[in-house]
Amino acid sequence: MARRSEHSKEEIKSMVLGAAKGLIEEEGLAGLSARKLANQIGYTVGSLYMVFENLDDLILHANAVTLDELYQQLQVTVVEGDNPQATLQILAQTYIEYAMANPNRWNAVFEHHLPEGQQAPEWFQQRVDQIFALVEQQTSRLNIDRKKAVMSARALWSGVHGICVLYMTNKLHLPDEIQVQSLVEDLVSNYLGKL
Amino acid sequence: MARRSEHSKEEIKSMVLGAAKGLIEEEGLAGLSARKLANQIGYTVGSLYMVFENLDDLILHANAVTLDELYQQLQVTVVEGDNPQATLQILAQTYIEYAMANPNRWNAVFEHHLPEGQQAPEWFQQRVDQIFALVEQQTSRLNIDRKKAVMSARALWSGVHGICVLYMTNKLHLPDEIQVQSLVEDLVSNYLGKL
DNA sequence: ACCTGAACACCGTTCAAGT
DNA sequence: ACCTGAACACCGTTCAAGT
Repeated sequence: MARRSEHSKEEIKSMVLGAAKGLIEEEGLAGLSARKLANQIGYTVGSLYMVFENLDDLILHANAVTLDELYQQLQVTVVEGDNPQATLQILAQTYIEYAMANPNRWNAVFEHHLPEGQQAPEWFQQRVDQIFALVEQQTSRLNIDRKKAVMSARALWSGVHGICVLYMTNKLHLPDEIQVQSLVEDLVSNYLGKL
Repeated sequence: MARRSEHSKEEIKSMVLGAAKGLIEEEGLAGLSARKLANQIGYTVGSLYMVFENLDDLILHANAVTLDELYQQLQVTVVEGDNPQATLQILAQTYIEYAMANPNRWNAVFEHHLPEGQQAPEWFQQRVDQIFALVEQQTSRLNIDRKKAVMSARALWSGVHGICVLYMTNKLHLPDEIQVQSLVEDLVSNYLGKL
Protein backbone atom coordinates (compact mmCIF):
# COMPACT_ATOMS: atom_id res chain seq x y z
CA MET A 1 0.00 0.00 0.00
CA ALA A 2 1.50 3.27 -1.11
CA ARG A 3 2.28 5.35 -4.16
CA ARG A 4 -0.87 7.21 -4.95
CA SER A 5 0.41 10.48 -6.33
CA GLU A 6 -3.09 11.80 -6.63
CA HIS A 7 -2.02 15.14 -5.24
CA SER A 8 1.13 17.20 -5.55
CA LYS A 9 2.97 18.19 -2.40
CA GLU A 10 1.59 21.69 -2.76
CA GLU A 11 -1.91 20.35 -3.01
CA ILE A 12 -1.52 18.24 0.11
CA LYS A 13 -0.03 21.21 1.90
CA SER A 14 -3.03 23.39 1.22
CA MET A 15 -5.43 20.55 2.00
CA VAL A 16 -3.78 20.23 5.41
CA LEU A 17 -3.87 23.97 6.02
CA GLY A 18 -7.53 24.06 5.05
CA ALA A 19 -8.31 21.26 7.48
CA ALA A 20 -6.22 22.97 10.17
CA LYS A 21 -8.15 26.22 9.68
CA GLY A 22 -11.44 24.39 10.16
CA LEU A 23 -10.29 22.40 13.17
CA ILE A 24 -8.85 25.43 14.97
CA GLU A 25 -11.96 27.43 14.18
CA GLU A 26 -14.23 24.80 15.67
CA GLU A 27 -12.22 23.24 18.47
CA GLY A 28 -9.41 25.68 19.16
CA LEU A 29 -5.70 24.99 18.88
CA ALA A 30 -5.96 22.33 21.58
CA GLY A 31 -8.42 20.44 19.38
CA LEU A 32 -5.87 20.13 16.61
CA SER A 33 -4.03 16.83 16.21
CA ALA A 34 -1.98 15.16 13.52
CA ARG A 35 -4.30 12.18 13.39
CA LYS A 36 -7.43 14.33 13.03
CA LEU A 37 -5.80 16.33 10.24
CA ALA A 38 -4.66 13.24 8.38
CA ASN A 39 -8.10 11.73 8.72
CA GLN A 40 -9.79 14.83 7.30
CA ILE A 41 -7.65 14.93 4.19
CA GLY A 42 -7.81 11.18 3.62
CA TYR A 43 -4.15 10.38 4.25
CA THR A 44 -2.38 8.66 7.14
CA VAL A 45 -0.47 10.46 9.88
CA GLY A 46 2.95 9.84 8.41
CA SER A 47 2.08 11.79 5.28
CA LEU A 48 1.95 15.06 7.17
CA TYR A 49 5.69 14.77 7.68
CA MET A 50 6.22 14.76 3.94
CA VAL A 51 5.00 18.33 3.67
CA PHE A 52 5.66 19.81 7.13
CA GLU A 53 8.64 19.43 9.43
CA ASN A 54 6.40 18.73 12.40
CA LEU A 55 3.20 19.97 14.05
CA ASP A 56 4.81 23.23 15.17
CA ASP A 57 5.80 24.01 11.61
CA LEU A 58 2.28 23.18 10.47
CA ILE A 59 0.68 25.42 13.11
CA LEU A 60 3.07 28.23 12.21
CA HIS A 61 1.86 28.03 8.63
CA ALA A 62 -1.79 27.95 9.70
CA ASN A 63 -1.18 31.00 11.89
CA ALA A 64 0.52 32.78 9.00
CA VAL A 65 -2.69 32.41 7.01
CA THR A 66 -4.57 34.04 9.88
CA LEU A 67 -2.10 36.90 10.09
CA ASP A 68 -2.37 37.46 6.35
CA GLU A 69 -6.14 37.57 6.58
CA LEU A 70 -5.97 39.99 9.49
CA TYR A 71 -3.50 42.18 7.61
CA GLN A 72 -5.83 42.21 4.64
CA GLN A 73 -8.78 43.29 6.77
CA LEU A 74 -6.78 46.02 8.44
CA GLN A 75 -5.44 47.31 5.17
CA VAL A 76 -8.79 47.82 3.48
CA THR A 77 -10.00 50.03 6.33
CA VAL A 78 -7.25 52.57 5.75
CA VAL A 79 -8.72 55.48 3.78
CA GLU A 80 -6.26 57.77 2.07
CA GLY A 81 -7.79 61.09 3.12
CA ASP A 82 -8.35 60.40 6.83
CA ASN A 83 -6.07 61.88 9.44
CA PRO A 84 -3.68 59.52 11.26
CA GLN A 85 -5.53 59.72 14.58
CA ALA A 86 -8.81 58.64 13.05
CA THR A 87 -7.10 55.94 11.02
CA LEU A 88 -5.39 54.54 14.11
CA GLN A 89 -8.75 54.40 15.84
CA ILE A 90 -10.24 52.50 12.95
CA LEU A 91 -7.28 50.10 12.79
CA ALA A 92 -7.64 49.37 16.51
CA GLN A 93 -11.36 48.73 16.24
CA THR A 94 -10.88 46.53 13.21
CA TYR A 95 -8.34 44.52 15.15
CA ILE A 96 -10.68 43.62 17.99
CA GLU A 97 -13.49 43.06 15.54
CA TYR A 98 -11.35 40.49 13.77
CA ALA A 99 -10.45 38.80 17.05
CA MET A 100 -14.07 38.67 18.15
CA ALA A 101 -15.15 37.31 14.79
CA ASN A 102 -12.43 34.63 14.73
CA PRO A 103 -11.71 33.95 18.39
CA ASN A 104 -10.13 30.52 18.06
CA ARG A 105 -7.94 31.31 15.09
CA TRP A 106 -6.86 34.63 16.55
CA ASN A 107 -6.12 32.88 19.83
CA ALA A 108 -4.07 30.21 18.12
CA VAL A 109 -1.62 32.82 16.84
CA PHE A 110 -0.74 33.87 20.38
CA GLU A 111 -1.38 30.62 22.22
CA HIS A 112 1.12 28.70 20.18
CA HIS A 113 4.69 28.67 21.47
CA LEU A 114 7.76 27.04 20.01
CA PRO A 115 9.83 24.83 22.35
CA GLU A 116 12.13 26.67 24.76
CA GLY A 117 15.05 28.16 22.83
CA GLN A 118 13.54 28.19 19.33
CA GLN A 119 12.22 31.31 17.71
CA ALA A 120 9.86 31.75 14.78
CA PRO A 121 11.33 31.65 11.25
CA GLU A 122 11.75 34.84 9.22
CA TRP A 123 8.74 34.29 6.99
CA PHE A 124 6.56 34.16 10.09
CA GLN A 125 8.10 37.17 11.79
CA GLN A 126 7.54 39.18 8.63
CA ARG A 127 3.80 38.63 9.01
CA VAL A 128 3.91 40.22 12.43
CA ASP A 129 6.11 43.07 11.24
CA GLN A 130 3.75 43.71 8.35
CA ILE A 131 1.00 44.58 10.79
CA PHE A 132 3.22 46.81 12.89
CA ALA A 133 4.24 48.52 9.65
CA LEU A 134 0.63 49.41 8.96
CA VAL A 135 0.44 51.16 12.30
CA GLU A 136 3.84 52.75 11.92
CA GLN A 137 2.70 54.19 8.60
CA GLN A 138 0.15 56.22 10.53
CA THR A 139 2.27 57.19 13.52
CA SER A 140 4.86 58.46 11.05
CA ARG A 141 2.35 61.04 9.90
CA LEU A 142 2.15 62.55 13.39
CA ASN A 143 4.47 65.42 14.22
CA ILE A 144 7.14 63.32 15.87
CA ASP A 145 10.61 62.08 14.95
CA ARG A 146 11.37 58.67 13.45
CA LYS A 147 12.31 56.89 16.66
CA LYS A 148 9.23 58.19 18.40
CA ALA A 149 7.05 57.00 15.54
CA VAL A 150 8.47 53.50 15.81
CA MET A 151 7.94 53.48 19.57
CA SER A 152 4.41 54.84 19.32
CA ALA A 153 3.42 52.18 16.84
CA ARG A 154 4.76 49.46 19.14
CA ALA A 155 3.36 50.90 22.34
CA LEU A 156 -0.02 51.68 20.87
CA TRP A 157 -0.46 48.39 19.07
CA SER A 158 0.75 46.36 22.04
CA GLY A 159 -1.73 48.25 24.14
CA VAL A 160 -4.63 47.45 21.86
CA HIS A 161 -3.42 43.86 21.68
CA GLY A 162 -3.24 43.67 25.48
CA ILE A 163 -6.86 44.71 25.84
CA CYS A 164 -7.74 42.16 23.20
CA VAL A 165 -5.83 39.35 24.94
CA LEU A 166 -7.32 39.94 28.37
CA TYR A 167 -10.80 40.38 26.96
CA MET A 168 -10.61 37.24 24.82
CA THR A 169 -9.30 35.13 27.69
CA ASN A 170 -11.90 36.43 30.11
CA LYS A 171 -9.34 38.12 32.30
CA LEU A 172 -10.46 41.71 31.80
CA HIS A 173 -13.49 41.54 34.12
CA LEU A 174 -15.10 44.66 32.76
CA PRO A 175 -18.18 46.04 34.50
CA ASP A 176 -21.25 45.66 32.27
CA GLU A 177 -21.53 49.36 31.48
CA ILE A 178 -18.10 49.42 29.82
CA GLN A 179 -17.62 48.00 26.32
CA VAL A 180 -14.28 46.72 25.06
CA GLN A 181 -14.62 49.01 22.10
CA SER A 182 -14.77 52.11 24.29
CA LEU A 183 -11.81 50.84 26.26
CA VAL A 184 -9.78 50.62 23.06
CA GLU A 185 -10.99 54.03 21.96
CA ASP A 186 -10.02 55.44 25.34
CA LEU A 187 -6.54 53.96 25.16
CA VAL A 188 -5.84 55.24 21.67
CA SER A 189 -7.29 58.72 22.11
CA ASN A 190 -5.58 59.24 25.45
CA TYR A 191 -2.27 57.99 24.12
CA LEU A 192 -2.49 60.27 21.12
CA GLY A 193 -3.49 63.19 23.35
CA LYS A 194 -7.27 63.63 22.89
CA LEU A 195 -7.44 63.59 19.10
CA MET B 1 -0.10 -1.75 48.15
CA ALA B 2 -1.74 1.35 49.54
CA ARG B 3 -2.65 3.15 52.74
CA ARG B 4 0.38 5.18 53.69
CA SER B 5 -1.14 8.24 55.31
CA GLU B 6 2.28 9.76 55.69
CA HIS B 7 0.97 13.12 54.54
CA SER B 8 -2.32 14.94 55.00
CA LYS B 9 -4.23 16.02 51.92
CA GLU B 10 -3.09 19.58 52.53
CA GLU B 11 0.51 18.45 52.69
CA ILE B 12 0.24 16.54 49.43
CA LYS B 13 -1.46 19.53 47.84
CA SER B 14 1.41 21.85 48.71
CA MET B 15 3.99 19.24 47.70
CA VAL B 16 2.33 19.06 44.27
CA LEU B 17 2.16 22.84 43.94
CA GLY B 18 5.82 23.08 44.92
CA ALA B 19 6.77 20.53 42.29
CA ALA B 20 4.57 22.29 39.73
CA LYS B 21 6.27 25.60 40.45
CA GLY B 22 9.68 24.03 39.85
CA LEU B 23 8.65 22.20 36.71
CA ILE B 24 7.02 25.24 35.12
CA GLU B 25 9.99 27.39 36.07
CA GLU B 26 12.42 25.01 34.38
CA GLU B 27 10.50 23.52 31.49
CA GLY B 28 7.53 25.82 30.97
CA LEU B 29 3.88 24.87 31.19
CA ALA B 30 4.30 22.43 28.31
CA GLY B 31 6.90 20.56 30.37
CA LEU B 32 4.38 19.89 33.11
CA SER B 33 2.78 16.46 33.27
CA ALA B 34 0.84 14.46 35.83
CA ARG B 35 3.37 11.63 35.76
CA LYS B 36 6.33 13.96 36.28
CA LEU B 37 4.60 15.65 39.20
CA ALA B 38 3.67 12.35 40.84
CA ASN B 39 7.20 11.12 40.40
CA GLN B 40 8.69 14.21 42.01
CA ILE B 41 6.54 13.95 45.14
CA GLY B 42 6.96 10.20 45.43
CA TYR B 43 3.38 9.19 44.74
CA THR B 44 1.73 7.58 41.74
CA VAL B 45 -0.32 9.43 39.14
CA GLY B 46 -3.69 8.47 40.55
CA SER B 47 -2.94 10.24 43.82
CA LEU B 48 -3.04 13.64 42.16
CA TYR B 49 -6.75 13.15 41.63
CA MET B 50 -7.27 12.82 45.37
CA VAL B 51 -6.28 16.45 45.88
CA PHE B 52 -7.07 18.11 42.55
CA GLU B 53 -10.02 17.72 40.21
CA ASN B 54 -7.76 17.39 37.20
CA LEU B 55 -4.66 18.95 35.64
CA ASP B 56 -6.48 22.16 34.76
CA ASP B 57 -7.50 22.63 38.37
CA LEU B 58 -3.94 21.94 39.45
CA ILE B 59 -2.49 24.47 36.98
CA LEU B 60 -5.07 27.04 38.06
CA HIS B 61 -3.82 26.67 41.63
CA ALA B 62 -0.18 26.90 40.56
CA ASN B 63 -1.00 30.06 38.59
CA ALA B 64 -2.80 31.52 41.59
CA VAL B 65 0.43 31.21 43.55
CA THR B 66 2.19 33.16 40.80
CA LEU B 67 -0.46 35.86 40.78
CA ASP B 68 -0.21 36.17 44.57
CA GLU B 69 3.53 36.53 44.34
CA LEU B 70 3.20 39.15 41.60
CA TYR B 71 0.59 41.02 43.63
CA GLN B 72 2.93 41.00 46.61
CA GLN B 73 5.81 42.42 44.57
CA LEU B 74 3.61 45.13 43.08
CA GLN B 75 2.20 46.09 46.44
CA VAL B 76 5.51 46.70 48.16
CA THR B 77 6.57 49.18 45.47
CA VAL B 78 3.66 51.50 46.22
CA VAL B 79 4.94 54.33 48.39
CA GLU B 80 2.32 56.33 50.28
CA GLY B 81 3.64 59.81 49.48
CA ASP B 82 4.24 59.43 45.72
CA ASN B 83 1.84 60.94 43.20
CA PRO B 84 -0.37 58.56 41.22
CA GLN B 85 1.44 59.13 37.92
CA ALA B 86 4.80 58.15 39.37
CA THR B 87 3.27 55.20 41.21
CA LEU B 88 1.64 53.91 38.02
CA GLN B 89 5.02 54.12 36.28
CA ILE B 90 6.62 52.11 39.06
CA LEU B 91 3.83 49.53 39.02
CA ALA B 92 4.22 49.10 35.28
CA GLN B 93 8.00 48.69 35.49
CA THR B 94 7.65 46.24 38.37
CA TYR B 95 5.25 44.21 36.30
CA ILE B 96 7.63 43.67 33.39
CA GLU B 97 10.49 43.13 35.82
CA TYR B 98 8.53 40.31 37.39
CA ALA B 99 7.72 38.80 34.00
CA MET B 100 11.35 38.99 32.91
CA ALA B 101 12.53 37.44 36.16
CA ASN B 102 9.98 34.61 36.02
CA PRO B 103 9.30 34.15 32.32
CA ASN B 104 7.94 30.62 32.41
CA ARG B 105 5.71 31.04 35.43
CA TRP B 106 4.42 34.37 34.20
CA ASN B 107 3.78 32.83 30.81
CA ALA B 108 1.91 29.90 32.33
CA VAL B 109 -0.69 32.25 33.77
CA PHE B 110 -1.65 33.48 30.32
CA GLU B 111 -0.81 30.43 28.26
CA HIS B 112 -3.18 28.21 30.16
CA HIS B 113 -6.74 28.03 28.87
CA LEU B 114 -9.69 26.10 30.20
CA PRO B 115 -11.62 23.94 27.72
CA GLU B 116 -14.06 25.79 25.43
CA GLY B 117 -17.04 26.96 27.47
CA GLN B 118 -15.54 26.82 30.96
CA GLN B 119 -14.39 29.91 32.79
CA ALA B 120 -12.07 30.27 35.74
CA PRO B 121 -13.51 29.84 39.25
CA GLU B 122 -14.14 32.84 41.50
CA TRP B 123 -11.09 32.34 43.68
CA PHE B 124 -8.91 32.58 40.58
CA GLN B 125 -10.65 35.58 39.08
CA GLN B 126 -10.21 37.40 42.37
CA ARG B 127 -6.46 37.11 41.98
CA VAL B 128 -6.67 38.93 38.66
CA ASP B 129 -9.05 41.54 40.05
CA GLN B 130 -6.73 42.11 42.99
CA ILE B 131 -4.06 43.35 40.63
CA PHE B 132 -6.42 45.58 38.68
CA ALA B 133 -7.55 46.99 42.04
CA LEU B 134 -4.00 48.03 42.80
CA VAL B 135 -3.94 50.05 39.57
CA GLU B 136 -7.44 51.38 40.06
CA GLN B 137 -6.39 52.65 43.48
CA GLN B 138 -3.98 54.96 41.69
CA THR B 139 -6.17 56.02 38.77
CA SER B 140 -8.83 56.94 41.33
CA ARG B 141 -6.48 59.58 42.67
CA LEU B 142 -6.39 61.32 39.30
CA ASN B 143 -8.91 64.10 38.68
CA ILE B 144 -11.45 61.94 36.88
CA ASP B 145 -14.82 60.41 37.71
CA ARG B 146 -15.34 56.87 38.97
CA LYS B 147 -16.18 55.28 35.61
CA LYS B 148 -13.18 56.91 33.97
CA ALA B 149 -10.93 55.66 36.76
CA VAL B 150 -12.12 52.08 36.22
CA MET B 151 -11.59 52.38 32.49
CA SER B 152 -8.17 53.95 32.83
CA ALA B 153 -7.00 51.19 35.12
CA ARG B 154 -8.16 48.55 32.64
CA ALA B 155 -6.87 50.31 29.55
CA LEU B 156 -3.53 51.20 31.08
CA TRP B 157 -2.87 47.84 32.64
CA SER B 158 -3.95 45.94 29.55
CA GLY B 159 -1.61 48.13 27.58
CA VAL B 160 1.34 47.35 29.80
CA HIS B 161 0.38 43.70 29.72
CA GLY B 162 0.20 43.75 25.93
CA ILE B 163 3.74 45.07 25.65
CA CYS B 164 4.79 42.39 28.10
CA VAL B 165 3.07 39.59 26.17
CA LEU B 166 4.50 40.52 22.79
CA TYR B 167 7.95 41.08 24.24
CA MET B 168 7.97 37.79 26.14
CA THR B 169 6.79 35.81 23.13
CA ASN B 170 9.30 37.45 20.80
CA LYS B 171 6.61 39.13 18.74
CA LEU B 172 7.51 42.73 19.50
CA HIS B 173 10.53 42.92 17.18
CA LEU B 174 11.95 46.04 18.76
CA PRO B 175 14.94 47.74 17.13
CA ASP B 176 18.02 47.40 19.34
CA GLU B 177 18.04 51.05 20.39
CA ILE B 178 14.63 50.78 22.02
CA GLN B 179 14.24 49.08 25.42
CA VAL B 180 11.00 47.48 26.57
CA GLN B 181 11.19 49.60 29.70
CA SER B 182 11.15 52.84 27.72
CA LEU B 183 8.25 51.53 25.66
CA VAL B 184 6.27 50.94 28.84
CA GLU B 185 7.24 54.34 30.16
CA ASP B 186 6.18 55.91 26.90
CA LEU B 187 2.79 54.21 26.97
CA VAL B 188 2.03 55.17 30.55
CA SER B 189 3.25 58.78 30.33
CA ASN B 190 1.49 59.42 27.04
CA TYR B 191 -1.72 57.87 28.28
CA LEU B 192 -1.64 59.94 31.43
CA GLY B 193 -0.84 63.06 29.41
CA LYS B 194 2.86 63.79 29.92
CA LEU B 195 2.93 63.59 33.73
C1' DA C 1 -9.77 5.62 53.91
C1' DC C 2 -5.77 5.91 51.28
C1' DC C 3 -3.12 4.69 47.49
C1' DT C 4 -1.57 1.67 43.75
C1' DG C 5 -1.06 -0.20 39.23
C1' DA C 6 -2.95 -1.29 35.32
C1' DA C 7 -5.97 -0.06 31.76
C1' DC C 8 -8.17 3.11 28.33
C1' DA C 9 -8.14 6.31 24.82
C1' DC C 10 -5.54 9.39 23.26
C1' DC C 11 -0.98 12.06 21.74
C1' DG C 12 3.65 13.41 18.09
C1' DT C 13 7.13 11.33 15.48
C1' DT C 14 9.81 7.79 12.97
C1' DC C 15 10.75 4.50 9.59
C1' DA C 16 10.99 -0.23 7.49
C1' DA C 17 8.29 -2.11 4.12
C1' DG C 18 5.28 -2.15 0.26
C1' DT C 19 3.95 -0.46 -4.52
C1' DA D 1 9.23 8.39 -5.09
C1' DC D 2 5.20 8.21 -2.48
C1' DC D 3 2.66 6.56 1.20
C1' DT D 4 1.33 3.17 4.72
C1' DG D 5 0.94 0.95 9.09
C1' DA D 6 2.90 -0.27 12.92
C1' DA D 7 5.83 0.90 16.58
C1' DC D 8 7.81 3.95 20.23
C1' DA D 9 7.56 6.87 23.96
C1' DC D 10 4.74 9.67 25.72
C1' DC D 11 0.02 11.89 27.41
C1' DG D 12 -4.68 12.66 31.13
C1' DT D 13 -7.96 10.16 33.60
C1' DT D 14 -10.38 6.29 35.85
C1' DC D 15 -11.09 2.71 38.98
C1' DA D 16 -10.99 -2.17 40.73
C1' DA D 17 -8.18 -4.10 43.96
C1' DG D 18 -5.14 -4.21 47.82
C1' DT D 19 -3.92 -2.76 52.69
